[in-house]
Amino acid sequence: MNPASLPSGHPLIHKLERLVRLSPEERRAVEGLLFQVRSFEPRRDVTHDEAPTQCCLVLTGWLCRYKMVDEGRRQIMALHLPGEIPDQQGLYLPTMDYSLCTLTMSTLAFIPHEGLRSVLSAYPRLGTALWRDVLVEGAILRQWVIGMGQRSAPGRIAHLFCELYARLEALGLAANHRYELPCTQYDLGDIFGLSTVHINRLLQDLRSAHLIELKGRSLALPDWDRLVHFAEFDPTYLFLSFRPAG
Amino acid sequence: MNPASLPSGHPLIHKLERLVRLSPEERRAVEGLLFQVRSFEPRRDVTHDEAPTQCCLVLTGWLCRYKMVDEGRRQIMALHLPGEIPDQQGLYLPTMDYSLCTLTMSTLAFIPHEGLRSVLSAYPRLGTALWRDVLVEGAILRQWVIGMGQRSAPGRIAHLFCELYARLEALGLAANHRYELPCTQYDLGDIFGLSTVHINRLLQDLRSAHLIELKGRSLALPDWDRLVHFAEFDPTYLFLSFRPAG
DNA sequence: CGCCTAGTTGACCAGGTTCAACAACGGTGG
DNA sequence: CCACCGTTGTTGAACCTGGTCAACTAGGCG
Repeated sequence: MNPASLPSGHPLIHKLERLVRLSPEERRAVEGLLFQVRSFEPRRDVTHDEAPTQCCLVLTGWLCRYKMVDEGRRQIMALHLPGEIPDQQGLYLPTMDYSLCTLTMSTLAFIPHEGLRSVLSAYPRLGTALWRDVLVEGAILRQWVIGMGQRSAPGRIAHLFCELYARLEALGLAANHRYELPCTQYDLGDIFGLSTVHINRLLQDLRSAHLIELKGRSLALPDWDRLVHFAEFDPTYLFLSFRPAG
Repeated sequence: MNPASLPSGHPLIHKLERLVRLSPEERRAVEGLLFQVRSFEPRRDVTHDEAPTQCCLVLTGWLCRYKMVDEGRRQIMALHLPGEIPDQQGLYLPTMDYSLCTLTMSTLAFIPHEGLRSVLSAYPRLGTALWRDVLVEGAILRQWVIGMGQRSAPGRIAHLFCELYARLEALGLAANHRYELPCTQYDLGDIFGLSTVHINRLLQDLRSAHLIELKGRSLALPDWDRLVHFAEFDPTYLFLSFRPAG
């Protein structure tokens, strides 16, 4: 998708409107924020200075947050979909302790910290909205930990597939229990801390149990209820239906 | 420790003062917040309603945040030390997706959401300070994920022991590379997703490598540098030395 | 003393890794 | 159009980490 086809207005408005009802004054303040839209090829690092000076808002595409350890080992800690701000941490902490990488072609809006910080402190309700985002991200991360600690490997994969479907559906980016999964088996290995060989065999098991259909990048979940049950997936932690009053 | 021996004034003041410089006005607002101090025996659940109406601030003792899965399996997702607010999520999300349990005798201050929310929206700087806490907690959780995904089991344990020492030392609760670790081997198993049998053998390995001395509840780290190197521990993610200007 | 909890040990088994080879696919250049 | 190449996915076999079960030990406490 190219930037020209994106909705007009400040991209942050669209995000915030899903979280709170904006007053005209708040809206004007956000509209006044600088931003710059840039496109990225798949599998490109979204480079950061040591001390970042802007936030990035995902407009289209998937990003992953990862950290390299030792030589060559990579742990992916989050998958970021449109509407998320993967580096929000930089607004209030001095350094980033991880890297960002695109999985697909992506368009990102970069918003300088300075302006954003002053709007957020002038309109605390907006800060609250973004705060909620960070809390949900934490909840997703905790599920990740629960999966790594307690779930069987196939259960973990199934759980992630459920989670991603729920998040995409809430964004209007997936329907009918199918979506494009831009991860390679290597990526999945780096998400779960498993080898690609094992991922491959696990996917085959899930396929032959008719819990998933995965061909190339296209994933279908033909028996959603059974998959949800198998994964013990309970979407409460995603707080998708939450719309605050006011 | 009994509540009478705690420092006087509103307990939240002490926490915030470590994070930001409070104006007299801000200080007065926080002093005006209601709170109630309660003591808990070790290994007691700090019960929550489905929809919590207050936050809990740890004054003394250790808490853990956990979630039960299946029958009997427990995953611990965080250890909380004095000064932390384990259920801050409840301030801005409608339900808690985990439970809290004391590890030691603890004293907790409960602060009603309503008052806290209004103080935070009137003084956004205070909200920013607490926000930063949530971000650090997220960074700790990400390290947890990195450990589970990429580190060897002994490396994971060593990393946790380093992290806890760094956090305790920053609070003035540990020195000389030793501290009281209130976790049983069962607890450690539930932290790392390993069986107690395996934890036991790993601790023995660490002991015989002279990386740790652990007897009863008392843990010493006799060769800190070697342990740090072994664990690949880099405390940056804890943001311990960060003191904002103003 | 007896009981309970926490820690320790051994034997066996399952899940996951590693290494190595190969297959399928898409893109590129001749 | 085909040959070539790199990336991704697939398979087999040997090996190792960590789980399970079961028994036993060491302390703490009434």
